[in-house]
Amino acid sequence: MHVKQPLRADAQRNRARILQTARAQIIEHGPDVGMSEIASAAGLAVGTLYRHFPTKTDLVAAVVTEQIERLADATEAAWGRVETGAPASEELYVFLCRVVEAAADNGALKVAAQTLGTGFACPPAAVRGTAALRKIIGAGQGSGSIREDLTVPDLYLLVATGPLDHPKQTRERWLELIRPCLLP
Amino acid sequence: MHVKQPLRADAQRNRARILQTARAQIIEHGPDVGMSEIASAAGLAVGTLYRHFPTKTDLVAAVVTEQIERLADATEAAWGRVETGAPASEELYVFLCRVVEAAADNGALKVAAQTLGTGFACPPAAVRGTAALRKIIGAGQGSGSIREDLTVPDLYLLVATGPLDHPKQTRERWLELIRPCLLP
Amino acid sequence: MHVKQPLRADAQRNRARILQTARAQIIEHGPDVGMSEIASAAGLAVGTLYRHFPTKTDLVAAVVTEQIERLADATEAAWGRVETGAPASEELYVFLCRVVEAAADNGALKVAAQTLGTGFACPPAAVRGTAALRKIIGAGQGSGSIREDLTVPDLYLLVATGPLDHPKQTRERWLELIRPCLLP
Amino acid sequence: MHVKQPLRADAQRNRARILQTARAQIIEHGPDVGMSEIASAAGLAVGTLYRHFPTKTDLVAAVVTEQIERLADATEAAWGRVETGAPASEELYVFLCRVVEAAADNGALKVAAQTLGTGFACPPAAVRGTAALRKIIGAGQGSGSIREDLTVPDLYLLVATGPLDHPKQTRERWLELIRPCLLP
DNA sequence: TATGAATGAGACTTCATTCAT
DNA sequence: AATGAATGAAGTCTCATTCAT
Repeated sequence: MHVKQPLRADAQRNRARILQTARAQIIEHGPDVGMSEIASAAGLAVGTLYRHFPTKTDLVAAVVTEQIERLADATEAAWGRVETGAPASEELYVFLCRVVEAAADNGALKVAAQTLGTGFACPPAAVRGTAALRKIIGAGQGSGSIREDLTVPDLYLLVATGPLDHPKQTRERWLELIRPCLLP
Repeated sequence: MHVKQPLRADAQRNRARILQTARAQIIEHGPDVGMSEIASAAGLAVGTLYRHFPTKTDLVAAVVTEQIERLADATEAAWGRVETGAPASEELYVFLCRVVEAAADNGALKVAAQTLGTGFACPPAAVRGTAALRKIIGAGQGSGSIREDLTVPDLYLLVATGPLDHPKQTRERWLELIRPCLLP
Repeated sequence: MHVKQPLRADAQRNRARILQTARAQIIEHGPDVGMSEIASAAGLAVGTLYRHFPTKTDLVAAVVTEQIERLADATEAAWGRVETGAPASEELYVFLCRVVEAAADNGALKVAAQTLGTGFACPPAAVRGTAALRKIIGAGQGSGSIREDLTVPDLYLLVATGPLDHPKQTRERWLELIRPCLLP
Repeated sequence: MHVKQPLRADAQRNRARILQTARAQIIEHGPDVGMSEIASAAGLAVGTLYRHFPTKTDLVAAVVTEQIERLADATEAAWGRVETGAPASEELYVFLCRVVEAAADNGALKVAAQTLGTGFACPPAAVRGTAALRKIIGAGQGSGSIREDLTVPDLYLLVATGPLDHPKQTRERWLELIRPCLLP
């Protein structure tokens, strides 16, 4: 049997570099960017990518996970504001807006957002965000400012179905349209 | 000038067969099926596909257009019911539900639905549907049962952003969530 | 056994129309123009082309033959002028210039010119031209103004190797360069 | 910036094999051979060809360039002989003869010769040859044995318009015909 | 362990020619 | 005799993945 060994130092460095470069490339060109593109942008060879990530899918998944972490950060910050008195309903809506806007210009976040709606990536990257979101929703429901039956997966679903590929004007109209979904 | 000549009988048969096969293939495998796939499924050679549709894009567009026609039919039927006393708000929602459900199992309709959201494919396939939809919305607004600022493009946007690739349970929840968007 | 029957009237008309259209198309787009292009430009179907010309090659050959006839006309005219006192050497050179210039803008004539050099199309289209050319050359040699060993095939060879696809300036330089080939 | 790294040993072998095979195939079948033809003749997959040459055009260009280098070698050799006393006029003519003869049996050299006439492929493969040629012509003009206004592009034009596709007898006659073009 | 060259199936499209109508 | 729809081989190029070095 094998205990999971800590990666060798240079291997760790490489993994980090791959992830960082892949993120940048996917943000810019979307998840259809070629593996060689990513490799050479990272100053590595494709073989090295494949050593760390057996499949392109795995690499993309890792990048997406990162983005979900970032979302978690944003959510926790929002919850922090709610705890300090900000209105939950407002924070929730603003969160939705920000994610949609950000994802529109960010191919990696776009995939992340869409993945969230799947319920797939929950453990463990989304756990923190989910918890924070649950608290915000709970607070809003407690104060009667958020729809009674709204759940965290509901919100993820809304994020995932946002018109991320449509022009700004369309995105804004969608956010306007969707607003009542959150309210009681 | 060129009067559109009626196609030869066998060519008509083949064109129909191509369209029908392409529809089936696109429904099942999405619009990325290969032309050869479609050709051999239709018992024809690729060249024949290209005789009828100069480009893969054109073939897909034809299939998508068919689907938009079907949508238009459904919409006009709904308007017919509203005219005979059915509640507009209800018909509108049911329409949304049906489209989402149908598109979920139908790669061709899926593309059609998403195309509608673009505003691109309007003429002439979507005109009928748009007109009917406008009447339904107008009726509902007249009777105060539909959100005052709702427009046809709004509805198309909702359709286009429906969770078409998600499991049935998710789709149903989304429809439930979205309901208040239509109401006053 | 079969005596070669005269073509039916409409078949003759069709053959003429095909030839005329093919000529126009080949002049404009070169001999790589598609059969369907020619067919539809002639208001006929490809099948009809193939009835008259078993092969694309045959059709092109027919067009080329026509052009060779035109060349023959030009040559006989030149000989006419020589007979009436024009200097043979000059007429010969001018003939060369004209053919090169004309062929540069005329895909059909271009092929014709190149074919001439082959010795292939001699009978019967080129016979007239060849005779006239022989007389011009003979006259020039008689008066000592044309290279003693120059023959008709030589001239065809020069025509065939003209820089027909090069820019005007290049063609003119080539004509200048080649001039001494004709002189004693 | 990118320093041109030495290719890996096996890649170098393959690149050489591709070039060699492509040359052979182009010599035999002309530049219209399929990439797959070349690939399988080289015992490789098409992808490998495309790794070394991003485009078919690039591969053909590489082969053609090789041929131009060979021409340059021949020209420099000729100039060497002129420097050691050989008559420039003779060397120039022999050069022309050799190129025409060689190109007639060599589809790759044929394209090379025709490319030269375009003035397109000058740098850097043709530079050497051009310089040597200029010296030969200059020498001949100095001694009064070569036409006063003859230039290097003129010679390339003659090479490019040689009857490369005609039978040997024709080519020889053409060379005979053309001889006076070089003389004063 | 890293490299990056090689793989090879598969995508779209064209066009001379055939043959059922 | 004419039509024009159908054929299908051939062509160029891409890219996730494998494996010899």
